[in-house]
Amino acid sequence: MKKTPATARTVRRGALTGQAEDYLKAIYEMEQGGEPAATNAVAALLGIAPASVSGMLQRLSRLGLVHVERYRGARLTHMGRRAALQLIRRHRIIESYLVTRLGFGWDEVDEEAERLEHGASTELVERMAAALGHPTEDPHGAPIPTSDGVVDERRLQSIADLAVGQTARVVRVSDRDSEFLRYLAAMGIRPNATVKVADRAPFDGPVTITVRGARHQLGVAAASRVYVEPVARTRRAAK
Amino acid sequence: MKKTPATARTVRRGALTGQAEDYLKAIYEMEQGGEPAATNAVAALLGIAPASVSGMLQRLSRLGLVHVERYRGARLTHMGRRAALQLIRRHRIIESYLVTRLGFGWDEVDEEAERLEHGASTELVERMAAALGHPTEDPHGAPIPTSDGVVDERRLQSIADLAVGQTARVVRVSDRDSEFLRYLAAMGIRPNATVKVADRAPFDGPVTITVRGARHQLGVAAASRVYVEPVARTRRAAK
DNA sequence: ATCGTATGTTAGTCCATACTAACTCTTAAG
DNA sequence: CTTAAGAGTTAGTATGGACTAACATACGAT
Ligand SMILES: [Mn+2]
Ligand SMILES: [Mn+2]
Ligand SMILES: [Mn+2]
Ligand SMILES: [Mn+2]
Repeated sequence: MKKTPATARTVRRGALTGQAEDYLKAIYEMEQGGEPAATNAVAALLGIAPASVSGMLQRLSRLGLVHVERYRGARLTHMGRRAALQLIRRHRIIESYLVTRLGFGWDEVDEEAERLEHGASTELVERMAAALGHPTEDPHGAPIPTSDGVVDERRLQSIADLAVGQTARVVRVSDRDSEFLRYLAAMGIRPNATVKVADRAPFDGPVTITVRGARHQLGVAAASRVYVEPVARTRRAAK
Repeated sequence: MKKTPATARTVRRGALTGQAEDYLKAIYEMEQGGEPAATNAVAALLGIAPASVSGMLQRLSRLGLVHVERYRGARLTHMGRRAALQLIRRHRIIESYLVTRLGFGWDEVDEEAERLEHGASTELVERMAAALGHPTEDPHGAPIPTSDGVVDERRLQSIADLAVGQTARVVRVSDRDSEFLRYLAAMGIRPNATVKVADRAPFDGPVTITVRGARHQLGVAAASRVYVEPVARTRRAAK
């Protein structure tokens, strides 16, 4: 007897404004921690007033893209998640294309992709992906969702989570702040680089790391934005 | 004593919405005939109601981008023309890039460029242009304005203007209707193709042309959308 | 010179999206 | 338990941009 109501499975591409799309993406990102996306957090991420977020959440809810629990936060619906993942796919493929084919620096592409992601057709994005050999990660190490919305969502540790003496492979870095990316690049921190924690000051103090033989001090804010995968210190020689 | 009022010379990029930019482009195009852009013509071109155009013209006028003569039409100001030409440059470079580097057909790119032109940064467009060797014409034969707004604005004849027996080189074709472009492609009509008028029915009837040895009948609507440069029929053998 | 039609504008409405100010919940400290 | 701070919402306003309906103008045909 329990009949599924006749709800649409997908939002028609183009039915959403660029603004609405960016909200969905922000909510998707905030939700990764398990908790629903908090109004103020979304507002801070998008640089708008909390009241504006309340308004948009109502609109997105009316469209069936989010579930809003009053005073609690928002979660994407199935449909909302699909739309968010499609947008994220567009964003990351565009970033990859700009870096690989047009010589942009990894610190310049987020901003550009942030605008192009709304105007680029699926056709264009798929052609870019094909031209690059269907990459699975963007220039910052972020996984690219497949066209049917599958993405590796495993939680990663950051350098701030490592113990002294641990060695780790950099998997991914936060890409929002281009100055931060230039700072990382100057130290050789990029996806696949190997970092070793040499020291940690107490009370959440700076972390001393070794990258390519050089030592660097990273503040907690920076360290927690570099995501890594600890490397088991094997004693056997390679192979 | 006549001091030039302190008017801005350029619109700050990003100060204009995509909508406003499209209006400027439409006005630029309509103005090419010498007459100011008529409200209804702009409305028809953009597919919106005339009343909406009246409204936008007032906004653009307030921004110093057009001169509006009530009940007469609109002309771009210096600043408006600059903005329009920059947009057109972006549009045409994007079209060229999509065709040359991503394998799009010439019938698919106008629509895509129509959206991307608003989000693409100058940096991106210049990188695309550089990657293509700074093309001077888009895939439809339209001239690409330089980054400082210089463009070849000479008026062209169309096939509908040719006399029987005349031979001409196709310079440019109208690119708005993708079905029309496929129709042309099927006949081999593209920039640089040679066409010869074999016959013309009276009273604005269809034109019979020869392209690559094959005869085709073109209605006036089609013939007047293919722009050509008559070729002087030289009798001497080539070189 | 008049007038009707095509062209254009104004008035009024709507929606998306932002803002500020003022109010209401929730929750952690005491 | 109470309560105040912080988080979130509502109300009211603004702007861009679109629409329809109603009104105004220009101009070619008579
Ligand atoms: Mn965006
Ligand atoms: Mn990225
Ligand atoms: Mn456009
Ligand atoms: Mn074109």
